[in-house]
Amino acid sequence: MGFTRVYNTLYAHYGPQHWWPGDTPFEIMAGAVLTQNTAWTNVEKAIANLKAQDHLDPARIARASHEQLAQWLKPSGYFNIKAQRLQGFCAWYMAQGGLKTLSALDTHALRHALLAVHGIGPETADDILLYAFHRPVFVIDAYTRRLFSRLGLIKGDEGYETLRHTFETALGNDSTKADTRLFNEYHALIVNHAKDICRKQPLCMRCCLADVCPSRIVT
DNA sequence: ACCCAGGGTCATA
DNA sequence: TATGACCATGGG
Repeated sequence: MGFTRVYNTLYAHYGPQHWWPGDTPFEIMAGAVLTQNTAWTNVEKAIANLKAQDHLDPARIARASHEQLAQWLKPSGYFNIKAQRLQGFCAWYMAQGGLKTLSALDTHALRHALLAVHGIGPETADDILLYAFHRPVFVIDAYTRRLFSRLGLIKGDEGYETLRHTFETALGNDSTKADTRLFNEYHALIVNHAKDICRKQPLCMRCCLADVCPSRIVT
């Protein structure tokens, strides 16, 4: 199976990634919202601001003023939108009863609940499910579409749920803990790989996936 | 001076 | 269903 071979190749080349960058489940959730269409280096600055203000906390974010929060989030871009989304998420998070209550939900129910929050789409929800709640869901992002369509393993314009199902059934057996570990590493490896390679040159012979790619186009 | 980055929502046809 | 506009900063 091609999907497994790509994983083995990436893992052999980069090793374990120990993702998500973030110390607590809530930091991971906040990071997932802030990194929407945004470079992670910018998100780090915003999270550093929240930490410096002792505000990396759902209750405190929920009751901060929009202007204040937007100012702290400024480096992450879209700061007005993200202040709104993060605050809305925190309000929901508190209303639900926090981490403990949410952890009691099964994966399907939790995913459905996350998607109902304004500003949480499929990828952000799956980031949170996989990296904050350790649930076996495969995250589909722009890197995944680009890489695997160029490897010839997918078309690239499939719907999100279609692709998620494709990866999960190709890689997972029965939604076990082992799947969570695999999906966790795999998504991290894809992102790492995307950063590592040259974006401007579509033909990259030095890439670690050069042998896997039939057309040798691996960016 | 461009181009892009670990998306999502909303308006239109 | 399927495009397009919009959000906005920082690094290459």
